[in-house]
Amino acid sequence: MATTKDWSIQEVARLTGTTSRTLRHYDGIGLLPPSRIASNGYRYYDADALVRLQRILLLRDLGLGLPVIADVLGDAVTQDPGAQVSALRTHLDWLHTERDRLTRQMASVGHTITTLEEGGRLMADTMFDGFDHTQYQEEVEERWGRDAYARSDAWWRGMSEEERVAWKARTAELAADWSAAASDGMAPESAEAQELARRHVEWLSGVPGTPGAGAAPVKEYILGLADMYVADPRFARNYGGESGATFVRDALRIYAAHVL
Amino acid sequence: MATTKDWSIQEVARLTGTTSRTLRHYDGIGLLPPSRIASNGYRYYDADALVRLQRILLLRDLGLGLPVIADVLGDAVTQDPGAQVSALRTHLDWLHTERDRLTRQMASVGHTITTLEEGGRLMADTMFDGFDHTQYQEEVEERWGRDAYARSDAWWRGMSEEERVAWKARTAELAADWSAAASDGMAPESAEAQELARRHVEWLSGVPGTPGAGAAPVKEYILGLADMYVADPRFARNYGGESGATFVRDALRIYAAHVL
DNA sequence: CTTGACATTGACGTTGCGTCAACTTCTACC
DNA sequence: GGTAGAAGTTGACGCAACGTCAATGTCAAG
Repeated sequence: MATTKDWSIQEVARLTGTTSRTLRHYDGIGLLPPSRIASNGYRYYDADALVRLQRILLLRDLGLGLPVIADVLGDAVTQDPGAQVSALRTHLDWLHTERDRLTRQMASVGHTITTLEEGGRLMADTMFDGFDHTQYQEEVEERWGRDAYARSDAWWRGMSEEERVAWKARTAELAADWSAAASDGMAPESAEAQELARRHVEWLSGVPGTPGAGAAPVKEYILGLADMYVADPRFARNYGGESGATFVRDALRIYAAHVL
Repeated sequence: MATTKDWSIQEVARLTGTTSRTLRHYDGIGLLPPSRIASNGYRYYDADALVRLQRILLLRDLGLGLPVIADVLGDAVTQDPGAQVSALRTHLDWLHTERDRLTRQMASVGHTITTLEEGGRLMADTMFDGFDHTQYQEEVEERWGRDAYARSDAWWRGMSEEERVAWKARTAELAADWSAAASDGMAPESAEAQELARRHVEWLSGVPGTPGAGAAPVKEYILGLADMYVADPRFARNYGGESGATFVRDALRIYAAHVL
């Protein structure tokens, strides 16, 4: 007597706005088995299956993963309402962190865009360089005057290809030595670290546009850079991440205090 | 004379905070080929490669995909700064829409949580149902009094399993007919659509707790529901998505105006 | 010469299906 | 009853960006 009508896979797909492939997938992973399988292998779904499908689609729209959905929906018998709420709470937390991450990324992208635009064509091949100190154009200009950047850029452009390769290699070598020292657990006040700091200052002095270029760079300049190494991931990555950059900063601070 | 020093894959990995697997992957997809491959097949990277890697990692941190990065970074020769900016702008737009999506999802999840909590245990097996009108507990209670929900819930719980299956099937059948009619492009004022509207009202009258249950449901109740079908995706899905729900709403409006 | 650290190339797993491909079955018309 | 066309079936690959074995070859050091 009960009108146990059921529907073919395509009908269900149209009804719920999904596709037959999705339904077969849900069957494949055991999330939603059809209520009946005809002798020819065709899948048919009854009202109960439709109910379950509605729940699945709702949770999916909320952003939950299929394994989680299978978990909270249970084996069609384990209906625990508390589990649903706690799962949704966990999911809400995850959404929060994800959105925060996107927000931070948007800020970074926006900042990078303005930097690229302000620097314009000049920055084109030095930005992102990771080796050329002109990376920090903004900060340098703010503190040391606008022409400092232009001078260093001219210096870079005046070099031959061979000179540039050599300079890059020297720069990378210095960074590599810093990274190695940091990951070795070396102390910032140790003789080796201080020798690295000396090389670092020497390296900086080789860049025109650097305050005090040719002679000893200005103390405040060094300290400012040291802080930037830690604060800006673009630099930090050069020295083995934030921990490495912190090591560099500490070593440079000690060196500056004693020598400069 | 040029100190063309280079580094092994592991050294580069430690230097830049990635893994050797990543570097091999970048080689595999042609994004960052090593500058030198020894006779034994070992990969070595020079300063230029490190520069390129820095750029890659920076863009990756900004959330760009590897194909996009390969595109804007070019074939190590095609250095177009304008392409970088426009790519970043496109990416920024994408980040915007993504964040908006997450925000909306968070609102939905939050709403669902409070609904589940308020309904508590009672809602457990009717919520998400997609067929039981007690879905719209909140709205129903607001407009028609708190006991309306309790009455319909009691009615549901009083049914035998067999009765429930039959009820669900009948409900699903109605929804299926609506969906089919909508996707057939039927006119809301057509006789067939109006017959569906009649069945719909009849179906609603079978639920105790419905205003005017047993007799003809109240006109405003029907119109309110019709609007909800369109506004709330949980209902819309039952009638073949938003377009289907709109069809249902229009047909019900016409029916209510003429008959009720 | 052996050991241990580090290198190599496959190849599978992840998320949620889309998208062929090859084949069978149902429905309808003549 | 035959046949076309719609609709069903089961594989299996593809995507993004690597992580993670697995099996094996090399290099530096004792």
